[in-house]
Amino acid sequence: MGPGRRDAHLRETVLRAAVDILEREGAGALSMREVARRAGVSHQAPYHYFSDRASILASIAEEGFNMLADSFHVALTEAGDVSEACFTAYINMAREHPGHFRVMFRPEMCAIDEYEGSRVAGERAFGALMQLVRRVAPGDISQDEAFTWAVALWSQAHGFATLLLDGPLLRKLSPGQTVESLISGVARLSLLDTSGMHGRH
Amino acid sequence: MGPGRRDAHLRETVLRAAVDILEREGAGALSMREVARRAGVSHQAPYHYFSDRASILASIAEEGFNMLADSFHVALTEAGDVSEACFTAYINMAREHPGHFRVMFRPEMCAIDEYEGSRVAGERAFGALMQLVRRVAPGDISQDEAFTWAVALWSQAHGFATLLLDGPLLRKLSPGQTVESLISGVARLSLLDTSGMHGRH
DNA sequence: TGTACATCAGTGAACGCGCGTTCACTGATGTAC
DNA sequence: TGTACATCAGTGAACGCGCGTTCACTGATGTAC
Repeated sequence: MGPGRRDAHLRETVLRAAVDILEREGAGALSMREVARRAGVSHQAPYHYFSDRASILASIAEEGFNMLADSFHVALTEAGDVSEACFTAYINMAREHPGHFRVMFRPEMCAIDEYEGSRVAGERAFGALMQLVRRVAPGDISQDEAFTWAVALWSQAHGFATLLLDGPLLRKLSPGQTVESLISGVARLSLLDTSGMHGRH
Repeated sequence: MGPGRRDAHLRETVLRAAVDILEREGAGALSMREVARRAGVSHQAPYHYFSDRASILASIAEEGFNMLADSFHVALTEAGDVSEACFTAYINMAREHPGHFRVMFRPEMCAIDEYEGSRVAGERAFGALMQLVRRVAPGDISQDEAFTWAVALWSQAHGFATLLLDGPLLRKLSPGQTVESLISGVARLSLLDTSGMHGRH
């Protein structure tokens, strides 16, 4: 590969290399030079597409939020319990794309809000969650109540996904238990009891 | 301060400096040299107490798990809803000691299990959670069911605490809503419906 | 159609910085005799 | 009680490394005339 204008998908190659680093070694190992090394280019090449490390991470977060929003929209159209489908979608997203998932929720890695793309994608995913709440909850709740409701659902899925990825759960599994059985068990327990919702206010 | 044997609480000073860095700048800014600088000693001094960065973080995680276990034990003796008390204890711990909290659940920061002290403290905190489950749940559930139950409770509190610390929630609060009102709202929604527990299996 | 110039997508050498780590040293305290 | 030695808790200079960043350069492509 010589210099000059080429296929110009180096941007994509850099992003794949960065995700690979995030999944294998973690964010600490992700530097502009390391990313360039894995992409097979000079250490200066990535600067043509990304001003710094944070903007690479922001692009990955954007991808992640869009994947999550897409999964939510699919879950919303499915038959059966939509809130369980969304819970499962969230957990699957975290397990299948751990590199993306971590970047999405770690402000010290990259300030998502400072990048138009990742901020908008994040709002898109949260919008899908609010749609779910409006679907599941009684129609006459206030905006603040719907928000609280959404946060509760989000917390459940997010906490479980985080604990699953970061490891403390897996080490505590008894020999007979599989990850899948734990996931479905928690999914069943975690669903809010919508019938009792008003009684709790 | 000259050389020689002194009060020998440099270990403590180093830990306080490290927590201070974690809370202000985050883990990325925590190096052995930075910690020494803040503690007001030579860059070699901390090595007398900590072999490396990871062992400082493990000590902080140990402190954190012990604080959490202590809070749980207090919550368990309180009158009223013990599971709500534990949820609140978890959130308070995270808000009051964000530096400790983050270290406790980030394997890429420090492998907790490789340090006797932090591993034991972590098990102590989880033990308190299992005690809570045994108190709240019907007496005839299996060990695996109790574990699933504990993970569900843990996920709720952990997810909310994480989202609260890492920021995405606060930016979405409507002007009229306070953090405290959101916390109590979610706490109420997140409590599992113990009466329906068996019906869900 | 040819020429001249701008731009784009890189390369590769060089720099200063903070880091972890090694090493020789210092001076106060504890201990054996 | 005095002396000799070990240990403990540091200091401070020196090193090599990977990093971000600056800079001069290269060669293919696009565009004006």
